[in-house]
Amino acid sequence: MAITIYDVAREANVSMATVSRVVNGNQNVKPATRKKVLDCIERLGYRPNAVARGLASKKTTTIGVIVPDISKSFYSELSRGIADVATMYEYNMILSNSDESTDREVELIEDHLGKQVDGLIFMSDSISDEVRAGMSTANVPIVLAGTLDVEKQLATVNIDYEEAAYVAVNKLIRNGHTKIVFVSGPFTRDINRISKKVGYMRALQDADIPVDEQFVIEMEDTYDGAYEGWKQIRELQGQPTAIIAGSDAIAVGLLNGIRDGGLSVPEDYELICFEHSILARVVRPQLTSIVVPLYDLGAVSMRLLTKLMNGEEVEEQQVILPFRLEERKSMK
Amino acid sequence: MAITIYDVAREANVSMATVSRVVNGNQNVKPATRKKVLDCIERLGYRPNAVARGLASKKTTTIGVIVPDISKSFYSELSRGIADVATMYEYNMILSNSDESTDREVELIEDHLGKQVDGLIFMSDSISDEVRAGMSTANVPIVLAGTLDVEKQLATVNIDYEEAAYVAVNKLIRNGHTKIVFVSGPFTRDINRISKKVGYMRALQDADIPVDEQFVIEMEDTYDGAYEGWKQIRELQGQPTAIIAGSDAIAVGLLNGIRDGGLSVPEDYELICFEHSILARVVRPQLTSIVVPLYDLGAVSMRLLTKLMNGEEVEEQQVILPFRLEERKSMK
DNA sequence: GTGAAAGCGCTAACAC
DNA sequence: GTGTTAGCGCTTTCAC
Repeated sequence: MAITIYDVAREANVSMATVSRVVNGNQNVKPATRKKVLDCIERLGYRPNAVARGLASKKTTTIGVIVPDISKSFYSELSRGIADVATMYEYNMILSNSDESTDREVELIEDHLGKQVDGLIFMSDSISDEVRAGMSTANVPIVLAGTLDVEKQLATVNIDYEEAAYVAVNKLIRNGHTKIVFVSGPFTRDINRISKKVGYMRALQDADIPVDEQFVIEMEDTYDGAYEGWKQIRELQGQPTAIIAGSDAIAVGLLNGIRDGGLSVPEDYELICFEHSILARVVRPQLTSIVVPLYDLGAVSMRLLTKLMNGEEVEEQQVILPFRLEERKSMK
Repeated sequence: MAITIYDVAREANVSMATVSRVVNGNQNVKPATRKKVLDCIERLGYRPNAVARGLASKKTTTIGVIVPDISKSFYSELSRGIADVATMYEYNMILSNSDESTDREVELIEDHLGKQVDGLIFMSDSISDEVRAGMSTANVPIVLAGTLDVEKQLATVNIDYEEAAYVAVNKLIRNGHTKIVFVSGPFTRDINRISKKVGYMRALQDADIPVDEQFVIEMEDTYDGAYEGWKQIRELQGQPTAIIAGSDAIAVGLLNGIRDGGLSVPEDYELICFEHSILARVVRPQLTSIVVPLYDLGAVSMRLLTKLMNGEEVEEQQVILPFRLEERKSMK
């Protein structure tokens, strides 16, 4: 049996209320008493039971984080940002993987709420109605990190992906390209379908370049998928000369496909992509990319969540972070 | 105020004990009663409070995971393995980053134990005395994942890194090399100092190749560190012709250093490394490597932890998983 | 400045 | 098969 607050109280000849005050830093304790209690705590090796505390106080100082797959660098970077801010505010984090399954997502939300998390950070490709319904039963705040809410009702933290795509495509256009292929991850991901693709099209339209639907190619967002997927681009009519890739995994897959096929970047194709993880830097040529501030996305999401949990007034629930363009060698 | 078991009991005209039985799948409930209770649960939107349950049952179905840095692929892969098995056994996981700081590690252990985790999985470069002391106060099982215990007292799951290094170096030797450089991550990491380095030396000794201490180079375990660190190797006396790298981040850093310096792999240097993450596959030439089964390391650690938590008899607390050698193009 | 006592929402005997 | 009741280890009034 572990040491309880009661054991400490008996040992120190005070009531458990006083021990509780000492443990919680309440000032209404005579210094001498405080010292006596602290000594007993030390001597007995008392460790407050956070579960009991959680039940009594209705706060667990724990937040939930639901992520598609923590082994993907996109989410592990983001999670690190969340974790650091969580630590700063003395929250622990329960982390779960959903694999993008709606059923699993709903289950996990229910599960985390049952564990009485004080708040929830959720990431996914898209918010299904079921998930939305699950969230609506929550009595704690929820923030979407790096995840769009098409209804714009939930708190979110993102960059302006549409603008980023616009900027990237525009850069290709200014380099003289008119035949620009957009290689996207799955359109089941809102960010791909709603933001990046739209930014791509808008950039073309603003430059009076006709949009060729076959130049929009959807594929799995993985290195291997893109390496294989390269064949689709090679066989495209219309001789494209530039590519914007939805992620650096895709970009690197294409790059290796291009080179293993005897062509080269940026001579035969100029290439620009999103993300700029380590992948974009280890390949030659290094990839010119839109840098998505993943860590910050996480950190700001958690910061927003703390405000919401504290009931603070938040002027804007839809936070947009800046992105930047990192120029390397995959464009001339 | 949330719906409690008591509300459901009143609504269904049964006692809270019966509701508890239904919720917990206890068979001693008449089907009709069960249905009635289930209906009320559904209707009221009752969600069991896991905190209250944890306090009453002294089990939280939550484990703690303490990791140096979740944003490093090594740990995020491993954590995914842990998470999947945890899900299988219906545990949640509280995940925290220690950044290898002993103080932080001790704090986190204390913190997790305070949250009443049912078990703990710990990862670090090395187990300090303070951490060992913190662990000794735990009344729940602890497993070290991908982390050595030099005292061999704690439960651990690893591969035989020494043997792996031996195999790798041996492969270089059989290709005719005698001047083999070992580029290691920090020797503050037990696995580097105690296992890999020893395997390297043993392979040389078994082949009657004299060990040249300057051929053992310690550097930061990062791409950028190794890219810079390449200079040290270039300036080495004795003309080494082969390199074994402690990780693929190091290997890729060296590879790019070598190539940006006008030399090439495997012509000027043959190269072999540990890990084989995506990095090893996107570079050209692809890297021949020892594959460390990170996911499995995590999964098996969690499986072991479940056994320990159940009080099951475990024949061997020091689990060794197999590794394999993946032959690609950085060796002839 | 300190103590007594009533919960927090559940589980787990034990009784019937 | 179901109900009663005593905790689990704290926080939090409310007295004193």
